Amino acid sequence: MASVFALVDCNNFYVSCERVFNPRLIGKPVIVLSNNDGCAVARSNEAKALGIKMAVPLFQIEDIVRKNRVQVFSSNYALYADMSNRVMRILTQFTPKMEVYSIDEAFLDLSDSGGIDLTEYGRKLKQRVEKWTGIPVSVGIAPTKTLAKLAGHLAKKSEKAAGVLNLCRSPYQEKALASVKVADVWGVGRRYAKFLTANGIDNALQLREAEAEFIRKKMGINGVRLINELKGISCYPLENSPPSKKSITVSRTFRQAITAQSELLEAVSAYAAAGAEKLRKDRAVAGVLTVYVLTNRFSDNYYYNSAAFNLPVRSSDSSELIHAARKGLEKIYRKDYQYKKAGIILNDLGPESLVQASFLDSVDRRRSKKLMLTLDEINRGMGAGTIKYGAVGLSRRQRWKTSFNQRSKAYTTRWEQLPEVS
DNA sequence: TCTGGGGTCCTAGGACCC
DNA sequence: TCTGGGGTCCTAGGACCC
Repeated sequence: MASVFALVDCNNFYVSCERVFNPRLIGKPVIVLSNNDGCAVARSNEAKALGIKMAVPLFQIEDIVRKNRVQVFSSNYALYADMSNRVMRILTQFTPKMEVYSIDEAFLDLSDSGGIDLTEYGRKLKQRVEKWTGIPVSVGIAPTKTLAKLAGHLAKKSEKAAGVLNLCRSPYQEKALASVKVADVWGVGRRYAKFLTANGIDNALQLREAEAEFIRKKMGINGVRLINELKGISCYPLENSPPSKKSITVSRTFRQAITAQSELLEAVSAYAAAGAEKLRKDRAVAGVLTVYVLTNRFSDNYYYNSAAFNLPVRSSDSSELIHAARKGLEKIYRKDYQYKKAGIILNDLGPESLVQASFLDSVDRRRSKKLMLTLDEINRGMGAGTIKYGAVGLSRRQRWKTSFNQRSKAYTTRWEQLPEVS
């Protein structure tokens, strides 16, 4: 039985979310920025047409923004997550065999859908999502995930496709592949694109026909899989229930550079507390906490360092993780540097249910668990950040805090549920 | 002056063992 | 100059994704 995948991809997702609640933005150039209003991470088609590239810093495009009255928004993650859930819920009505691939993309497995007209099916799906959520989507249909991504890419660009392209048994498949630059193939990043074009491989068709051993030497086993996927041999099955996470990271770039250890301690305490919250949400515990700091990566005198802290017993207790982060920071802190970013990484994750009781354990696990449950309940009910740890600090104008100066309203949530660290 | 955040996988090389 | 041959495990770094 030949496999069939559909990729459903929300167009310019963050921008589209803003437009749903602010229709006067339709037809105008719009961008959405990363944290601290740093880079453009989503652009409307009009903004792309002005030459605004993905992830370009705002300060480099100020002229374009001013001259063309580009509408600029800070990220509003609470809104985007909510809209994403709405889209995904609609897709599950079509088939339960769905993989949520990212906040704005999902794969559907349509292998056993009988003799239906797949293009027609894709159109129906597109129409329903747009009608019910206001978010425009593109649909690519093909025998492998890589080809489905490629079809989706073309569906967006082609007038004729009108947002839906089916490459299964298509007589145009070779032509389609030839029209896609190798850099736009899923799995080919900047480095590989440079290598491939330097070797005369400029488009997806040429990559498909390339010699596997040559590709393997440079790109490893994934390069070989990539070629097979382009040939229509499926190497990446649908991940129906994604495996549990192997790590959790919480990191932020600071609004302003920091030199004082006391301020860094507040920042990493906040990140550790946020990491602990994520763990509890996943019903998981971590065995290792790594804390890291760095200075401006674009300047000389760059400093980066990290320290790992092994917890005696795997844990998701906020105060324990905060303690580990602070210990780690004290090891790597050096005076007189202008710190721009810090973060914590939680590793060696396991299910909360498997925590072993230990005689050496200095923490009363039952008491800790009860306290964490209460804390999470209050913050869920009354808004994130209602209860915080003292280590995070109390001042309103902390220099490490992320800023969002052009954020839209919380249209879809009851409270102003926009945590400082989320 | 101003440059995001959160993940995964693979590979090479070193440590260590028999 | 010659100076075993494997295996396994771990880690750092590099590449990719959105």
